[in-house]
Amino acid sequence: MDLRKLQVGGPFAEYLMKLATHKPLTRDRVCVSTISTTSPESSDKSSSDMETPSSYLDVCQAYAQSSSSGNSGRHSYEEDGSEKSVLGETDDCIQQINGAIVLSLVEAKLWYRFLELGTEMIINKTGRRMFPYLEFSLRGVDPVGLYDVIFDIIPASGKCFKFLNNRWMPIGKKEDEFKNHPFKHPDSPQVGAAWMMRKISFDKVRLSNKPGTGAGIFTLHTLQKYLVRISIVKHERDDELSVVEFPIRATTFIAVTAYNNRDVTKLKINSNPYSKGFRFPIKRMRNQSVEKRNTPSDRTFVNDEELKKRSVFCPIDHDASGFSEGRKFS
DNA sequence: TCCACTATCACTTTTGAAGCGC
DNA sequence: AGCGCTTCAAAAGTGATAGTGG
Repeated sequence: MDLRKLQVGGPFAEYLMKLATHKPLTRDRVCVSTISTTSPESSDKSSSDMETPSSYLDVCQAYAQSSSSGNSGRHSYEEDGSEKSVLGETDDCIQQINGAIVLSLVEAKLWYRFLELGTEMIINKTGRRMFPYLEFSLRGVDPVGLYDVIFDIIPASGKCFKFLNNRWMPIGKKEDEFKNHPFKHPDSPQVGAAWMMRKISFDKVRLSNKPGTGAGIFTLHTLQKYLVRISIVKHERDDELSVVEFPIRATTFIAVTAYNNRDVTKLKINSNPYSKGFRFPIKRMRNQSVEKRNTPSDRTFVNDEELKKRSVFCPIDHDASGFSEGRKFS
């Protein structure tokens, strides 16, 4: 996104203009870690790993290998429709450690599990929250420097997509993007030490398909591919801004108004606490069918086996539910 | 006829006010 | 009066589904 083109009023406009003339840091100082930091224990381990680059890289590689070997269906599509490996060439498991600003994505495993299936995010008129939402920890910034953390959603492809034969296929050129304002974390600005002391969460961000919505609501086109970009903005002494951008490929998703891939639906139900009501559909559907039977127009008996067939439910996948461990919700 | 989209439903979790005891 | 804890209702969030409209 060209920040110079944003038409925003007020002080934030000036800020964005200043952002557009930032001093970019070199690429080799950027590092996105997708090591999952779901629990205090793993978080501690992750940070210690960062101080020893070789073991940190080992963890990245081990995870990449274990994930790809465990599921042969791991793939995504290039714009020409050809398949490519996601983890094999991911830029999220990066090389530079010493002196780097490191962004560690929380729930990276869950994000990759969705990515493997083809992440879908529901968008609607009023704005739907993202799940998984973006949460990360930050290391390697100047402890006394003043920083802003900015959330943005950018196009991940020049194509629009269609769900065919249980796969997302590129079918045509994407539409022009809506003008979305980058969303500054409410705690900005803060010194680097404060940012590094805690997890940084954007759980309140919403996705909409109607333009003209409020702050923190991003208007997207359905059936187009996007990804999240985090910008770390440093306020320099001479009133300039320097920016490090983290496009996070693990967050790549397709915006939809209703889910297309039933595997994605099942994974959302099993990992999102708000969807717990859908984990035991027999009870739920029995209640519904009882209500229906009480109406004179429908007295058809529905047994449990029939309910199972009708439902997208499968018994809770222990592997998938395991990702929820350590979440603040669980 | 197809399919993207919307409104509504039942369900769970979160939130915050009220009440209570110390 | 102030604090901490519990309770409970309202609000918010979820996917499913039937209906609508282009």
